Parts: sequence; C-alpha cells; structure tokens
Amino acid sequence: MSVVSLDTAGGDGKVHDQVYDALADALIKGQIPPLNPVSLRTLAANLGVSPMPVREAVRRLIAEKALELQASNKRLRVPDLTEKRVLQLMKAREWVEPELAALATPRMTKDAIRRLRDDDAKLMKALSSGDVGGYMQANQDFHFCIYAQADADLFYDLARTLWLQVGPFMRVVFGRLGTVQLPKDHHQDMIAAFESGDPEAVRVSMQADVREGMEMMLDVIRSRAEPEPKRRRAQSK
Amino acid sequence: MSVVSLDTAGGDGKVHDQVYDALADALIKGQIPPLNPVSLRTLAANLGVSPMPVREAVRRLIAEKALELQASNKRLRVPDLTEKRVLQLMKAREWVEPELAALATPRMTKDAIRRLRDDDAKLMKALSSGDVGGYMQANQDFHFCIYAQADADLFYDLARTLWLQVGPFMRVVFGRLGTVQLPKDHHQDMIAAFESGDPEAVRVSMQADVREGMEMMLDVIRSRAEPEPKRRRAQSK
DNA sequence: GCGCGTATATTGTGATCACATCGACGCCGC
DNA sequence: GCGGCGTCGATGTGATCACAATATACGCGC
Repeated sequence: MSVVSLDTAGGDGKVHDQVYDALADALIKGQIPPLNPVSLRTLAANLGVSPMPVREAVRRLIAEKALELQASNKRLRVPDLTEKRVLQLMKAREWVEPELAALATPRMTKDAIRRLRDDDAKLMKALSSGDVGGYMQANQDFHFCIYAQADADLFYDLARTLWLQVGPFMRVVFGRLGTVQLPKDHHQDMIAAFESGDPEAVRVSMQADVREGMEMMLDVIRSRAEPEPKRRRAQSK
Repeated sequence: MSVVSLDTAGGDGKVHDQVYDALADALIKGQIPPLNPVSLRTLAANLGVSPMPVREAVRRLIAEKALELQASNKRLRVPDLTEKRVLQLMKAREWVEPELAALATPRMTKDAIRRLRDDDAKLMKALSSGDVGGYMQANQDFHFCIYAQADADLFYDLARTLWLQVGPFMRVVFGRLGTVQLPKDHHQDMIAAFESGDPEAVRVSMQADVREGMEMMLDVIRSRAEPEPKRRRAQSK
C-alpha cells in the first residue's frame, strides 16, 4: 500500500487533478522522503489509473519543483535540498508568509480564529504525544487557514509551492531531532495579534515562526554535510 | 504562420521542452494577447509535432499561471489580468527582482556590465524608433542578464514565472500608450550602482524600475474598467 | 428575416501502443 | 571466487485512437 491514494469523492474532478492533489498532499506532509524514486507506471498502478493522468500531475509537480527529473538518469524522484536552496526557500517564505498573514489580519473572522485555536491545540497534543504526522498536519492547517483568509490567490499558491518543496524535508528534520525540542512556536502571539487586529505584530510573529523552523532545517542540512565520512557497506535495515 | 516556432537546433532536447520554450518565449514577449484562445491540436499542427508534447508543455504553463483552463468552458486561453492580480504581481516583482539584483551585485563581471550597456542601447534605439517588439526583447535581456548573475535559481525561476504572467499584458499597455511616453527607466542608475558595487543602490533602482512599469500597467487596467460601456457590433478588423 | 434546434466540428481527457535508453540481474569465462 | 558482458525489465517519451462535452454552423419553421 502506497502513501498516496485518490479522494474517491464523486467522480466530478478531472482525474489528473485528483492525482495531483494526492501526490501534493503526500509531499507536503513529508510522506515521501527526499531522493525517493517515483515512477509513472508504479504510481498509476497504485492509484488504479492509467499512466496518462499521472504524467500530467507529475509534469505540474516538476514545474513547481516538488519533483525532479534527473537529466542523465532520466529517473523521476523527490529533489534533495542543498544549503543554497534552503536559504532561498527561507528568504522566500520569510517574505510571502508574513505578507499573507498581514493581508489576512483585517479579514480574520471569529470563526477562523476559533479554528486557529483548535489547530494549535491539536498541534500541542500531537507534539506531546510525539505524533510527527499529526504535528505536521496541524501546523499546515494552522498556517493555511490564515493564508486562505488573505484573499491573495497568487501569494497563496506561492506559499503552497514553497511548502511543497520543504515538506519532504520536514520529516527528515523530525527524524533527526524528534518532536521533543521543537520550537516554542509563535502561534499564541500570532493569535493574540490577530485578535487585536495588528498586522505588523502578526507579521513579526509569522516571520519568527517561519525563520526558526527553517533555521532548524538549515542546521540539519549543514550537520549532514560531513559527518558521514565513508560508511562503506554499512547500509541500514 | 503562427507566432510560435520550434528551435530546430539539434534534436537533443526533449520535444515538450522545446514546445515549452517556444510558448514561453511567445508569451513573455507579449506575442499572444490575453484572452487569446489556444488549442492543443492547433499548436501541435503549427509546430509540426503530435498533440502529446504540447499537452505537457501546456500543463506546465498552466501550473505557472501563464495559461488557464476555463472551468466551465474547458477551453484553453491566455489569462486576463484583474487589478487585484496586477497588485499581487507588482508586490511580488518588487520583492524578488530587487533581491535578485542585490544578490547579483558582487558577482557582476565586466563582461556582464558590458552586455547591460549593450542591451540598454538597443532598448533606447527601439524606443526611439517605436519598435515595441525590440523594446520588450531588449528590456527582457537587460533584466535577465542581471538575474542570471545572482546564482539563485529559485528566485530566477520565480522572476521568470512573473514575467510570463505580465508579458501578454505589456503589449496591451504599449498598444494603449505607445512607446512614446514610456518611462525614464532606471537602467543608467542601476549600471552605475553595479559598477560601484553598491547592492542597496542597485536594489532601489530596480525597485523603482519595476514599480513604475507595473504602475503603468495598473493604470491601463483601471482605465479599461468602465470606459467601454456597450460598444455593440463594433468589432474591429 | 429572424429565432431556435439539430448536426457537425473541435476541444480537452484518458487509454493503449511503440520505441529508445538505462539499470539490474545473472551467466559465462577466467 | 570474481570480474566483465549480455540479456531482460523498467523507465520516460511520443504517437495514435477513442470518447464525452461543448462551441459553432447550418437549416428548418415561423
């Protein structure tokens, strides 16, 4: 059984869109590790469709850099992240996501804020029980609940694209660090800033939240640069 | 004869990439007006390939929002720009492009700066002779010569995506305003800032350049909102 | 002459087939 | 036992076919 599966909700949407959603969801949740090879036919078989719609979904994900097609190899896989790349992703996230949050501030409804509290509660619970998947899900829900309020589709999609690229690596980060010493996240401050309707306070909270998360990832990237010198014939499993 | 054509340079590259490049080039140069419908089979016929690689290229361009697939209509076309969308594009461009320019500053070679002067000269010439196509080409060359030096592929691609979206509309802008009262562009200031190696000066010049161009586009968008009340049976051509 | 319904053509979508290329496995010879 | 080499399988890519849905054009009836 693969980590990807179709919605199977009413056959209305185009198949390649369902395939895209399934893959994007798996990627953004970190269910597909970096460097993991993916093949059209295998995916198609797992999803019970022909390779055709998978090709279109994959083409779209390649355009968003959520997948890559090795030039020499011509094999399809989840891209690895270099330090240079992470730095760019960090800068980009530090720009769009505070921007989205600031735009959302005057549009935040009582209901949305309630959902925010709810997501944050789920997040804390997952954190204390060591549920990585639950944590990532709750964190994603929290952030995108905000972004959806911003009424800025272009920025929203940009943020989604960025998350698509960092998603696979978040799982790696948690694998190294565990959910124990995670961040004191800034969700509480952010919620308070939303309630007082202060866009600038929201902005700084969001930026701090993004920055700290990405710096954690940066540390992991850097720490894995040298510490595995040779490791001949010492494969795991 | 269509405005799109293949490179026909050695059959090395994948066909769908050539198709993508051809379409992207036509779009970024504004050779395909907004709301212009395109069809897979027509494009395929014009390019002398099967509809298959065209589908992949188009799928990629849809992901980049350079094309859109009308939900109801299910017809493929170049997206129109709303004011809200232009404002987001402006904000995004005002962030990435100065960022790219600042990153490029310490990496600017003598040769690159020479090319910048060359492009700017071509730009001025095209401007005085009213050559819209030449102006857009020279302006594109100028900007992306800078961005290529930044060594920041993620930002570079983001800038490309944004240009892909504004491209079709630039031609519309020129159609309304002509090349006459174009901007005093900030290219000279920018080149000077590059030579003195001042990233902040480069940043402000680039931001001013982008901002003024986009404000021009914004004016056109706003001015076309109401001024054509009915205009029944007054089709051009 | 004009409106409306039908027929035709064209559209995007999905499936299937054909092919060149590359990796992996296994066999043979040393 | 082990290295080189050939075969087989899998991969992405492209072409062609089939199909449902829609826009467009034509013609009939009023």
